Amino acid sequence: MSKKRLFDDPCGIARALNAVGERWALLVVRELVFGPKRYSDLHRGLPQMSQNVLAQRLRELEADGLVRRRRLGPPAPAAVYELTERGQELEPVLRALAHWGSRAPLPEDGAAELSVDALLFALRATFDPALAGELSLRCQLDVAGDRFRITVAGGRLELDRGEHAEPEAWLTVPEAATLRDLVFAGAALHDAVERADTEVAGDTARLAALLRCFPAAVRYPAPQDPGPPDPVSPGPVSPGPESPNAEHPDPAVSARSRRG
Amino acid sequence: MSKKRLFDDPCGIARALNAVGERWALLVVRELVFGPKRYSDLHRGLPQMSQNVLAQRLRELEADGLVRRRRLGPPAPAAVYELTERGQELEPVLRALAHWGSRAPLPEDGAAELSVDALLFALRATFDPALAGELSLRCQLDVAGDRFRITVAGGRLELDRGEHAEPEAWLTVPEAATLRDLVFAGAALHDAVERADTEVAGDTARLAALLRCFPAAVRYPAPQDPGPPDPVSPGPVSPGPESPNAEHPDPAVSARSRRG
DNA sequence: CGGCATCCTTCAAGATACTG
DNA sequence: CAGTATCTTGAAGGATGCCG
Repeated sequence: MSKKRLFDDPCGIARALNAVGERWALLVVRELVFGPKRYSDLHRGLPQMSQNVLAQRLRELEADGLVRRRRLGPPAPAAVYELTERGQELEPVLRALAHWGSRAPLPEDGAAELSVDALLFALRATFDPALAGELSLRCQLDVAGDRFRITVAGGRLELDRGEHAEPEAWLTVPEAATLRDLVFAGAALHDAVERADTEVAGDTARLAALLRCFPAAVRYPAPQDPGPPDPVSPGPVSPGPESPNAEHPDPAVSARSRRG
Repeated sequence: MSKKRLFDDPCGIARALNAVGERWALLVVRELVFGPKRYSDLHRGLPQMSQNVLAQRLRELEADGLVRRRRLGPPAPAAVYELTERGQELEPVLRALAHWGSRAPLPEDGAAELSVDALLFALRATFDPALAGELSLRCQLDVAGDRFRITVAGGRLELDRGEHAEPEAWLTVPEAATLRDLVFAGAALHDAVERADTEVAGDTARLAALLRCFPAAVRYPAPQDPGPPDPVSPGPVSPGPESPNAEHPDPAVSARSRRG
């Protein structure tokens, strides 16, 4: 149990990175922000993370008081991991990263699935009150069997696991990619319904309005600085906002590969 | 120039970490938030970072469009690194991390110096409007020769490199640790002045009030969960001592080692 | 001297297999 | 299901060399 490699720097940023700066650590926290999960669920949400590293990160996060291991049962002797209070306080960090990262380029090989929790957290992080305006809606969401409740009111969005007592709209999608395309790739709701992989009910007009409250992420242009003697020009990184669509290179992946 | 190790995950958090998740990357950004710096200044602010890693991080940050290398001169052929617009947009991320990390435990061996920019950014991140109340002040700050201007008004704090046209108060400290003790360790202003390592002028009453607007960082308590029958993990990491203050082990290091 | 590039060592991360 | 054990790869750390 060798001591973890730490920044010897009293700066708060360095101290934070001492706790969550190791590779995968913040993604593990991301998988837990919506509630406790078992080891295998964590592994499902982060399939590219090797298991020994996952186990090690969990031990470190537990030692630092960000994650708590709880044993359920005895009927079903399953262990779950959940964020402590201290761990939940990382949400502003995740939110800031997700907001910034939503304008970062996608990795080239779009082979990876988007985990359900990752997608839902992206909604939390990229909700734009200006786009919401006066919209008010209680929506019940089902993504591949995971149920979430969304509440929009007063320019604010709440999003948690659970059930609304009296939803005004329902949206059921078979997998995360379907919702991803609806929200971030501008896929039309009625198209998804016609392909029969999506179900809607209730106030579909306001539901469609809700889906438009999340500004689509765009690739920002490469640091092409073709050498003008422009010492401090504001221009070069302007993310060419005149391309409101053209997001995911393959919006056709939506319908397929229903999991067993 | 082997390709960087990337998360193949379309989640915004993962995409952000692909840009700034490597070790030291965010600390390099921290050193640049207050303005351009030369390579050697960066190295001074991050003495524990080996130079090859610094050069590599700078190349990666430049390739990702977060940092721009600019050549000054020709009279003085010095190169400086500065944040692009995109890089400056990381400030909310740094702020969230610094705020969270200000309540994380200090590394055991407090041997490290706090870089000037790190300390000043900590002020930005931990300023508490509630503690400021109706305080209003323009203060000129000199930390080891680096000059900053602070403006507090309407429960907001601005802090940048530069000079106030008409400051209402002045504070001059010989090194970062002195200001650190004044702000975060509760050192008294008049004591510092009497030790002759600190100079104040102008409205010292409001200056003292300003210094009290930054809640001191404390070690957060161990994951004490005394309630449920938790058979596993007896919580061996409890840092134990309930010393509510006693922050910096050696508040006597303030006066000494003026750099040539 | 500032600004890196190179070489070598060490240790974390990645992949796979295996066990209670 | 929930991890641990083992092996390989590759990034970080440290020293030194080089070049304008």
